[in-house]
Amino acid sequence: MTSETKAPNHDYKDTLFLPETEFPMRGGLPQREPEWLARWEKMDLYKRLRELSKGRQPWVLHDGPPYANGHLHIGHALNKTLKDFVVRSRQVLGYDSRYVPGWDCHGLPIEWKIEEKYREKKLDKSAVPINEFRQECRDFAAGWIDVQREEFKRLGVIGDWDDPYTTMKFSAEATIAREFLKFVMNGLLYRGSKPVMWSPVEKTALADAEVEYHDRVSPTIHVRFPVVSAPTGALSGADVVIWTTTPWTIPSNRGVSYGPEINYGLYEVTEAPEDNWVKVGAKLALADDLAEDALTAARVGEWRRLYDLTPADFEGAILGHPFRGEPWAERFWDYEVPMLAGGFVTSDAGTGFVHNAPSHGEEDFELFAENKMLDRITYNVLEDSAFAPHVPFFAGLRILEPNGKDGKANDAVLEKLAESGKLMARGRIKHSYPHSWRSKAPVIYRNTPQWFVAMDQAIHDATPQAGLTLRQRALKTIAEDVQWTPKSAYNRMRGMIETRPDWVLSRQRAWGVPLCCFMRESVVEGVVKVELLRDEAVNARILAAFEVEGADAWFAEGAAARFLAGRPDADQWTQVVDILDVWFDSGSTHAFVMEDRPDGIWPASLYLEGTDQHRGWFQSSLLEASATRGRAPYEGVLTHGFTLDEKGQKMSKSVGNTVAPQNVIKDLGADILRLWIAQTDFTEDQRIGPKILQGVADSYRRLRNTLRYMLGALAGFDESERVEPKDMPELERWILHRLAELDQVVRKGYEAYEFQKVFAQIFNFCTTDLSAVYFDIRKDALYCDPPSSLRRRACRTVMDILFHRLTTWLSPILCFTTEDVWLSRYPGEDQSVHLQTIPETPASWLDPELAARWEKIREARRVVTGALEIARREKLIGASLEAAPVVRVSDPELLAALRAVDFAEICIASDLKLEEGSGSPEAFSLSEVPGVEAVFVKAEGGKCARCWRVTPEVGAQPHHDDLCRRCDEALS
RNA sequence: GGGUCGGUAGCUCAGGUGGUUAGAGCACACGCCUGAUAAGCGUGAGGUCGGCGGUUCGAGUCCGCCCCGACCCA
Repeated sequence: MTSETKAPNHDYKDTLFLPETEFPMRGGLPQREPEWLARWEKMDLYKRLRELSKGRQPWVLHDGPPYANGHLHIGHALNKTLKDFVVRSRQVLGYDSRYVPGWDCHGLPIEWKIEEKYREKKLDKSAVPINEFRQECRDFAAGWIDVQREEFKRLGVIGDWDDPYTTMKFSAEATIAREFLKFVMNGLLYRGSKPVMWSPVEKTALADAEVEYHDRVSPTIHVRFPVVSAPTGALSGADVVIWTTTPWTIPSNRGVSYGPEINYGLYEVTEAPEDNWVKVGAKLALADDLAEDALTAARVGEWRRLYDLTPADFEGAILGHPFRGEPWAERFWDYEVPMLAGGFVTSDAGTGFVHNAPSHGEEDFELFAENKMLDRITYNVLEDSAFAPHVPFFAGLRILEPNGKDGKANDAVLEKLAESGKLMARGRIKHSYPHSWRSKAPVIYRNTPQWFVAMDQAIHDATPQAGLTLRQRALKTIAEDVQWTPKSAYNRMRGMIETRPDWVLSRQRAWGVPLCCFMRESVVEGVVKVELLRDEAVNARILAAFEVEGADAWFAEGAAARFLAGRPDADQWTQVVDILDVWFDSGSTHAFVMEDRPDGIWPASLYLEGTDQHRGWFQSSLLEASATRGRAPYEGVLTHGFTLDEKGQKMSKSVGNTVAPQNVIKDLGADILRLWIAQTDFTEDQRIGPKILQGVADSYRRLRNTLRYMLGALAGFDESERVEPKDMPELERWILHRLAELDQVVRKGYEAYEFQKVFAQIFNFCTTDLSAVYFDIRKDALYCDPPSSLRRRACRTVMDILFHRLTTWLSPILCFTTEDVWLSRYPGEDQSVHLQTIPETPASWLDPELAARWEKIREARRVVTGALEIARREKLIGASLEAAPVVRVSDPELLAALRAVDFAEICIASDLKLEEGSGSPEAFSLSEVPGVEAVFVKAEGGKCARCWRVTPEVGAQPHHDDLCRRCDEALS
């Protein structure tokens, strides 16, 4: 092809080594990702990795189980993808990084779905044998596990999807039961009671998630509690006034609380209507901020404030119940009503005093628990909200009727309060009030007997933390044994552990693992004592049965007799039929996944969940393991924030600002979703929306094109071309230096879960160093140099090195695209980028001295670029190859550095003159680059038809009169 | 209402222990190239650092209050 033509304007395009690649500019991710998934499935990538990694240091992220109902939302996608980043990055770093996904299967939401089905068919749940019902729940969960498994896999998440863990597997149920029995044996489990949200209409307890708030009009009453005895005497002859919106709780009153920070005074009524409920001369204790409101509401005309009341006046004071001594009251309310300091009391509304019914309010209950007065709990209200038969006068009256309307209880209480002269005022208030989201009827707080785990009782066992209470153990281990990311996660957890109450384990439900123990009640000196059966033989029989039959065994006919077999006192023991809190299930996953499975390690390397799990899984796992094993079941905890919409508001279906991961995958591809996660600071709340995703897709394309160019430049690369770094031009050695630098950033970043930093650094390197500088400069050599050229061979060697670094660095994040890139170069059924680890990077590539010099060279280049830009503006040139500028440099060191390299090539100019000096008024300079100036000069000579450089060489070559010398030789 | 965390260019983010004109990438505008081409290169514009007050010679960086948002709790 060299001889035939010397004609001008000959097209030499065919003689160039242009980039050659099948790798498309656009990813077509939504269509192509499923193909790669099928490929990984076919080659059984996860198992291959396990075999490949045998003997490496194990590193195990323990999966927090999502709940097996409904399709995935963006929160699931964020969580599982972050886990995948962690798992994959540990793998490319050289660990044996295993991942067993799991599901949480028991619990109320599933149970409800099944109940709903029954209601539609007009079936009664209680008419169905419990194990039939449980089977339906089991089937329901299994169905959703299959759906979610496919959705998780579609995100690109790698793991042992063929053998995940579930909390409903028989072996898991057996282990959960085994863990529970440890609490029976170590004495932490006890029976108490606690107020819960209760719907009288449905006769069931409700979880927070099952409650919705609506406005409701409630009666309000001001009630006087006469002082019986007081330590300081300041309250003698006075009444303490309370205010409440639930008159029906007055018969269950057991205390009155005051706020230690609130200012109180004693007020005397000096003028009031003749027929008023409060008479002249009454002395009333009230918060100063609220006294006027309360007295006005009580139609008091005039009053005077006698003196201050302080906490010292209240502490230890005893009041009388408003019904105390009433003739109809049968002495039922003749007990002492203590005054208690309550941190929750405010002076915002009411009187500054709160009446406490520990059976009917959480705060009241906690207050009584703190004061060790839980033996004063009342059981005055029945399931249907009627007063129990033992309550004088009110027995049988209901708070709510079965149709959800108000019952007679409130009015009856008002009437009796008025009769006893203790009612001071009444009114109405419209306020937000909890309702059942099913029946829409109001709910009440009602205490029911429950099983608890004691937080503050010493545990005497064989663990390293023997003798400490559960609370002490948990606080110790989170401080000493666990690495928290971000750091604030520790503070949050500590605060919660310090203040949390005892753990309520029991639920009156059907779908779950039972509290598989036996109890008996006895009355000792009038007090009911509850005793738990502690019999290892019985426990062993229970666990053996669960292992084979699942927890259904507990509910099978004759279960009690079966498990108690051989005990002569078998008939004295009652089988507990409550269901364990599902948090206990998930709190035990470390036992049946990390401990029982051969692919687990204990403690797990990492737990990774949203910040809401401080209250949830992080905590339940911590408490369970601390109580049974004396430490947290994890070495590290990583938390992420929540996903909000583009404006930073929370997503909700009703607002219509949700982003479904399925749609992102369908429209843009899973790698775009993954990239969004990699670009955001996941430790805080993140934002997502169409605009943000578009931005992510844009940066993806930029990166993809850089990778594509690299592939094109590597077409036909042969090992024989390879050049040793010491033989490379400085430009190549500078790239190697940058790679070695980045390698450290990537490795440290992945170790520290800093995906955002890792990706940002790689991305900036690709756009700023590669695309804008290195590739742009080396185009000429790649396209035009002969294959034998050292410059070209060095470039291709660096491209190969880049290929292996960039693909493995990015593979944990862009798991699909990096596979695309890898296979484009290394096709073959057994090939996968995910079988690779990050190649070792020789420390000798680091050359800080050279890097510093190139920092200066690039600054000088910016001055030249600036000068050319002005020439371009003035239409003197278009392409930079039309220029041959003069560059003056005052610093001799820099001048030497520029002379040591091909500075014209670096500036993509056809020629360039370097001179010492500066200060020419006509020259172009930049204030931030002192001592360097450039003068634009148009390149002399003709334009080489092949490489487009402008040089006098053109026209003077032996073979082609339209080529420069280099090109002439290349074609000869 | 309480606890925790956060609010830096249109977007995603950098800005150790307070110190010169607050940075990057993307997006945007304009120009160039047309042998990475639904690409590539260059230049440019764009910010009351949530608001107010304070400490200081000097605050995005420290303190207080407020506003907005999120999670957990009530």
